[in-house]
Amino acid sequence: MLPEEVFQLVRQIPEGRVSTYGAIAKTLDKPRGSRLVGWIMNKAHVCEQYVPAHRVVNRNGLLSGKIHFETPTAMEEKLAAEGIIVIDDQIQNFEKVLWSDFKVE
DNA sequence: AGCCTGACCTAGG
DNA sequence: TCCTAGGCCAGGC
Repeated sequence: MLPEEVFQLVRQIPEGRVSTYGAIAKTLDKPRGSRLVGWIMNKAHVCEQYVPAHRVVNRNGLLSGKIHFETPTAMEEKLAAEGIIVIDDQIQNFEKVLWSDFKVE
């Protein structure tokens, strides 16, 4: 469960799709370690490479991490720019935009 | 050197 | 069905 592993998986999420902390944790063989994924995401902005942190939400499709962005609306706006509709911090058609076909290293 | 705390999730009562 | 507790593990105090 290293930050690089998490970031690499997050980078696999295509534009216009989202994934969950739990799916990432599961991919890293830590099905119960989703909390750590969120914790690691805290320093995603320190990473040299681009990490599309806005494409990671909780398992309900709720933008639980929006408060950690530069502005309160940054996450929602980035998602909207990729065609994902967000209403009241909730992703619409969540099942359709959900993506978890992670490639295991 | 402990204790506390997370961008969470699941199971059990 | 709602609510509680426990697991994950590194970093801050």
